[in-house]
Amino acid sequence: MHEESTSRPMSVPSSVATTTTQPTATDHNASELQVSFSSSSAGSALYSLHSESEEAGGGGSTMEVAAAGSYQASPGVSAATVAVVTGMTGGDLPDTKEGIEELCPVCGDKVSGYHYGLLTCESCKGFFKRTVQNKKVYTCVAERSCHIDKTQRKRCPYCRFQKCLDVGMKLEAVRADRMRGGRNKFGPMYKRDRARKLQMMRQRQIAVQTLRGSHSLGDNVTLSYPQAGGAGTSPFASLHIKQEIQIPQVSSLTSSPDSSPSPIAVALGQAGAASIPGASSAGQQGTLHIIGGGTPSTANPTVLSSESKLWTAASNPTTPSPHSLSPKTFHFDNVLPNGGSTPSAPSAPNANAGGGTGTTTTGPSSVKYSPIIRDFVQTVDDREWQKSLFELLQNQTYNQCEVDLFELMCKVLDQNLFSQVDWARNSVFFKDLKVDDQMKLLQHSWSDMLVLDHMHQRMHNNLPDETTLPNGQKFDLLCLGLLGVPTLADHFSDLMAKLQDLKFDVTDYICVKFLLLLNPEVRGIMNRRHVQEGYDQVQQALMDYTVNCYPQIQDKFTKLLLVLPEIHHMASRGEEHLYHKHCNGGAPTQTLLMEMLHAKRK
DNA sequence: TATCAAGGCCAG
DNA sequence: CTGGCCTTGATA
Repeated sequence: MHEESTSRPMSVPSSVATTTTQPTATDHNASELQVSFSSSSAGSALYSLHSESEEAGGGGSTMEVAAAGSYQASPGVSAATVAVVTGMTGGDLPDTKEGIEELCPVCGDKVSGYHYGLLTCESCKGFFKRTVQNKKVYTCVAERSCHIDKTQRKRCPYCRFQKCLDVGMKLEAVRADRMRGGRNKFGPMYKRDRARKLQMMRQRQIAVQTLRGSHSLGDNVTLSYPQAGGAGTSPFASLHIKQEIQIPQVSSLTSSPDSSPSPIAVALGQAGAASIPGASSAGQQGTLHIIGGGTPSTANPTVLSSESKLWTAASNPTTPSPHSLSPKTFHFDNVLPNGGSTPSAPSAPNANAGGGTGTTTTGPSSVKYSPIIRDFVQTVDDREWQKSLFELLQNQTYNQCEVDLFELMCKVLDQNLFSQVDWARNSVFFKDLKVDDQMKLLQHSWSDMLVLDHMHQRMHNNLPDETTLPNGQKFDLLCLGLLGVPTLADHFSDLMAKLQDLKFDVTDYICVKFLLLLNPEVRGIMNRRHVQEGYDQVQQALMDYTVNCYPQIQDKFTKLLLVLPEIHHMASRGEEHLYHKHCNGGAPTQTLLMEMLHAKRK
């Protein structure tokens, strides 16, 4: 394991210096949009975006544009400036330069580029690097809520670092091996972020011009001004969902809300808000913690790594049937930094995580899969799912003594939702649809799919009921499947048992997921025929599969179909619950999750 | 080959 | 310890 390189410990912090451990880093990928930085004498960073991808504009379809105030350009940037800078028609200032003024979300200083996950200034980059590399642990002499700005950032490193994490700087981007140069896995995320910013600038430009009565843009641009009703209703409403669908694709991992702050969050951060909502620092107390400290006894003191095996190790090999919902704990221990063993499910038909009755998870080997089934199964990427869950839980609790578990749950759900969207928009049938149709389908099925996914993780990957977070808190993983409604546990359990009896396998899972997604009954679908075709094909494929592979299970196909409404019922109750929580201010705002909840109620 | 994000260096 | 500037090196 990467026990930290031995190279130069650098100066040992004099004051505070306990040790924390941190994850390793990885490499890969790069961005395509070029951003060249030139710092103007005025003291503000100017980015020139040579946009090579025009898709950001989301061409043509009706857009809902936020009313002023949602995306705040930096103070000092007038609407006129924005209109100019965003570049008229896509192209055309002599150098195709489009400027975006950005401030460091941590301290408000000028940004020098993407660092550890987002645009930050040079000093916060350096500070973050030193902190993580040298495993610093700071303490706050005040209330752990010190204001961090350019002039005061040196005062409280504890709060500064906390803010770094809060705004989304990535621990994993600091390389354990200190290798220089190259690219890392965040490259695509940066690209995506740039595209998103660009898109927002354009939308803002459209808004500005339209508001001024400029008719030069033509097209069917509609402005809508959502009511401010409801706590934290995002003025972006479906815009954000739409963006998720439209923005150039990268891996699902990098699409998590935490990998890339939502446009809303970014905008708020720039507007000078103290911090990003949802990343509460309130209620946290106690002293600093050490990552990995949650598992004091188990084996070696380990370094957290995103390559960790997750729950597979925690499950008892003789685990009873997966649906037994036995209280297990999966720890953030065991680590294999550079690709040691990977988590269970390789996403293929044998994605059976061992353990229990799962042996039949994939159907008999002798059977040939129809091409469509094979393609489906290939879209299952449990490793990504596990990895991002792991990273999110780790990041959210790094250096935190106590976190709000409901809030954390929402964040995890939100992240799952992002990967859901990512998965969907790359999948057959769905990807051929217009964005508006895609949105409708997703809005209708997201919660069902979340529930289904959770069942899949439990059944095929031995996801346990709960886990111990790096800060020692117990996190109830089951609540993810229940969408936060504890009273649904029995229902959930029953459903799991039913599926278990049906020898529900990974192939069944992915087919059912498609059936949930490609629901031709959803109202307002333009291209219903295509959806129906997809649905029918999946249904046919599933039927063939169950008949061929599970002849011994009577009516497996029909019984599977009967499970769908049950899942939907559960999911609806979950939505209700989350919505109410949200309305009462109990859930993080500005999330895709909340947008979805609102979208359905419009 | 140019880019650009990551690590390194070192004056203050 | 901080932060501005420099070096590196995988990628597009």
